[in-house]
Amino acid sequence: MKQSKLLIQTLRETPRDADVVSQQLMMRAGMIQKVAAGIYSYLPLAFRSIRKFEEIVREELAKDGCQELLMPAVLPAELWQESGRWKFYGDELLRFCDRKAKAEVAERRKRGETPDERDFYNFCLGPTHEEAVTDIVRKNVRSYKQLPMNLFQVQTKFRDERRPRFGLMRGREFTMKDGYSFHVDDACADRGYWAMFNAYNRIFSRLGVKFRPVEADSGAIGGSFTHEFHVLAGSGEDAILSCDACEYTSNMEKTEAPQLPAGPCGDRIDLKKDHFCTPGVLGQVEQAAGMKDAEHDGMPITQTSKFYLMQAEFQGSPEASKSNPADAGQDKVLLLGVVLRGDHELNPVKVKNLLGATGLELMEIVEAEAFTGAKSGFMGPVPAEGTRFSELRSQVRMLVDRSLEGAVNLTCGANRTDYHHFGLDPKRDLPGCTFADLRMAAEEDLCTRCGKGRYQAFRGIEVGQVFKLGTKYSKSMSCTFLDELGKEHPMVMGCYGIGITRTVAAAVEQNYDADGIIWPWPISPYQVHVVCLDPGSAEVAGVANQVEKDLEDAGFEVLHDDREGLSPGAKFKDADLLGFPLRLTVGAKGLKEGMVELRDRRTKAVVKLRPEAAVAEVSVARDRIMQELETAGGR
RNA sequence: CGGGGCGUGGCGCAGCCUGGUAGCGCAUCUGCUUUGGGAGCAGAGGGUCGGAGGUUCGAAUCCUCUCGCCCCGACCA
Repeated sequence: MKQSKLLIQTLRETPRDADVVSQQLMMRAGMIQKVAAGIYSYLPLAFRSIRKFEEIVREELAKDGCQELLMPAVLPAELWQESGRWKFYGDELLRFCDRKAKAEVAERRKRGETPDERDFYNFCLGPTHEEAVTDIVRKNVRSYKQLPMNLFQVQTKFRDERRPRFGLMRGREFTMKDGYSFHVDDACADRGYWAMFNAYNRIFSRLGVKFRPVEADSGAIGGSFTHEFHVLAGSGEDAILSCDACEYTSNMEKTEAPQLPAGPCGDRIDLKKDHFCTPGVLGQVEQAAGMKDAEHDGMPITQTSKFYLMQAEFQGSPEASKSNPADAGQDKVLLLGVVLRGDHELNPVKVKNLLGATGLELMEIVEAEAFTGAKSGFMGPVPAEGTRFSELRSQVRMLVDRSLEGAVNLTCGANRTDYHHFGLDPKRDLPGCTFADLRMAAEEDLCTRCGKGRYQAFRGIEVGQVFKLGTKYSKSMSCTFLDELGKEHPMVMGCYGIGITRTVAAAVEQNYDADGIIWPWPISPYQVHVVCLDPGSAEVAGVANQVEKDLEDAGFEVLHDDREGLSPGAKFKDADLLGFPLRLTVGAKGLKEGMVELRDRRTKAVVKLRPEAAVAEVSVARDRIMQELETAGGR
């Protein structure tokens, strides 16, 4: 391919609204262009990378007998109503109505009514396709003999993100491989799950990036399990903790936190109210230092506690509504108090999962101050007399991190501004409280799985997820099969996603330097960049063309920079920016000695060679680069 | 959705406060000279200053509204 004919416009300056490296470099390299917030065109170079990654995905899935199909991007509301997600999926689901529904709205307006058009939305752009695929399978699969079955598609998805950002990594429109499996029972679904888990490991290994499969939070769907696949990159949105001794790797949202004892507290004492006068306190550290009395000149932070007032929201029939059946089905709010050791951080996901809540929010600070009667910094789990907290104490569900189970003599906010209690014994002083793992695990915490290693922290970009769905959709949508006895059962399902465009961006996010992108060989738009420095010279151009042809004949993908009138520096800068793994420079200077130069983009190492040796040398370089990828991939 | 910022040729920006014929760099086109890490000179094309309304003799500039985009936060199978 001649670069002079390629649709590409490199930019010397970074577009102002590009906020992450991958977006900056891909925009500067003329690979992507923004069309609207979170919506991009993939220009020819980027599209080549995307298609290459898709092919890797297809090849690996084919090995597991997965079948590719394509479902519509536009889906009818009825399907989503059937699963119940039409109501539960938020505004990320882009909904709209077709001409029929619009005509209906117009008709009603004519009749003097004032219909809300939103009530007439009857289609959406699919952000995921559980309903659509379940509909297909229930219509076409009846017998256990047809199972298991694994169907997937590579498709443009749309999620109307509140705040699209990070270029291709959190866009609204993106390409995703979404796969769904159907099984006769749990054991079969588990086998399907692990088959996909292994396939994903193969896929990301072939991609040539550093990645980790991590245990993730499976959200509100109980009993299911899930792994996310993360490309490791400093700019990643997710925090990952990985044990340095065993295989345990998990999203920090989920990582089990070891139970750490509170500080050496001595013999149990009574709760001494308003014991410490601690005015003008800022954080926990200052607070601990400021706790002084006759015996203490400050407290160890491990003996302090912190307290959060929260509101948990439930949809449908949560535990909170069980006592009052009249409330079942109604959205419900539960008041929550959470107690942690002073130096620990709250993990809201754990709290949510513990309660089965659909939402969790910190109480507004003003509201909390009115509720407890104390300023921020002095609130605690033991209510002060005469406050609303005191009145409603029995309705506040009290949760205590398990590190404080058995702890005594803790300090806590006194619910009186500028004062702290001393001598808190959660078990004694917080009747009805529940002990559980509620805190965020941290780097260097002892691994809960092997008890030997310590957690190491990484940043990751989530590019894939395997998820055991269970029967959520098959039950709500009656996707059933008949077993050997002719008995009907709902199919057990799994779903498996890979963000194609996000993965390509993540690969860039992990592989670049000050000069530009460094593409991993398997998804580089082209493999070899032949840079002709003197296209005006018939001799030099002739050699460059010959080298291009030789390499292409040998099966390499070549972009030939034959552009005239550019200085060598400009061409080199462009080549570095585009970042193909190998650059082959053909110039008058080198040809005087009969030589061209092969340069490795990543190492910048240069070898001189005769033009006739190009194919051989490029092959050697390719083998070396692929070798390096294999050792770099995975752990 | 809350807080903040920005909308001026394809890209990056100045001009706005203090109203008076829209500018710079990059890119593009032409010519000449250059050619191993973003060349030089000369010339050329390209902008309803996000949109609407208002104030004014006159608005990129002042006022009001609106749309879009970006950042921080919240949210995220």
